[in-house]
Amino acid sequence: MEREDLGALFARITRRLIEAERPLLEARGLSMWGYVVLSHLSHRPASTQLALARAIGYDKTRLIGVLDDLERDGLVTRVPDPADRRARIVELTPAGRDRHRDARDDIGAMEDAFLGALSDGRRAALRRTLAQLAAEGE
Amino acid sequence: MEREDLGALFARITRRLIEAERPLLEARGLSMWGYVVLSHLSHRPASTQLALARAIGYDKTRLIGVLDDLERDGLVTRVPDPADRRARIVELTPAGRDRHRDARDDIGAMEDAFLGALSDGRRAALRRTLAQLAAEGE
DNA sequence: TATTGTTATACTCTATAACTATA
DNA sequence: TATAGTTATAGAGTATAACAATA
Repeated sequence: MEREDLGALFARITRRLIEAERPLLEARGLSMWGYVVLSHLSHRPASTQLALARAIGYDKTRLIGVLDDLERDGLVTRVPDPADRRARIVELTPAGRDRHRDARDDIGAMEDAFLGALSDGRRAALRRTLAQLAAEGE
Repeated sequence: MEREDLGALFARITRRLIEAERPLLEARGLSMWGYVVLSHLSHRPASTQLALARAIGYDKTRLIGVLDDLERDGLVTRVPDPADRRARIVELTPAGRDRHRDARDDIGAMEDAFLGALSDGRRAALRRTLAQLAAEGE
């Protein structure tokens, strides 16, 4: 039996998901990485830029432009850490929290449609397995 | 309950798989897309360049460099189609078939390790679900 | 001397258009 | 007029090094 590469399967599905997300985020005025930043801050309220970059697996120099955009749009604030004046603490504003919730809801609805053909049991099994595989790498 | 984005989960796992594949392919002298081309030709023996590009979801202009490399290394041949002299038919050479088999075996072993913690039942369920999700988009 | 945030530069990938030879 | 393969060019994304401020 011909077993298809796991990597090819994952890559194809990831590409489809990203393509489906892009217009939803664009309609909310968010870039992909901007959304990732808001998501991370939504359940871990404040973080230095370096810690944030490491947590989301992104480069610290590229994160700067993303934060510039988010700050300009009033979705996050950067305030100097009193304990270490080199560091700047990134925090969600109320507007940032709202924007993230709206985008997340849009994406959640898209994901439900994406998984359309799967039973509830298979959806749950998939999420469990994915969470386990994603967690192992840390 | 906080449900993590499906897209983020898939993207993280895909990145890990690709990072694990890269050194294996490099050791076999193959690029990622070179391997994808060999894989496709291994179960669909011959194809025009345009059909190949569409089948693997890649751009026809970028495919050219990939085929140049594979041809230079003696892994594929490009012969003009007698029925349509604009088109060139891409075919695996015996060396190409061997190279693909070796790389595929390396990758298969890596994937088994990657899925290490999962039971046989959960592996099978995952593959079934992934195949279904990947197929829907076509 | 090392670290945080930043800027600058070079490099790689990707997208697009244009060209040739056939149809 | 359209299509298969190719080439060239411009743009986006990425990696790296260097800098100022602070530890």
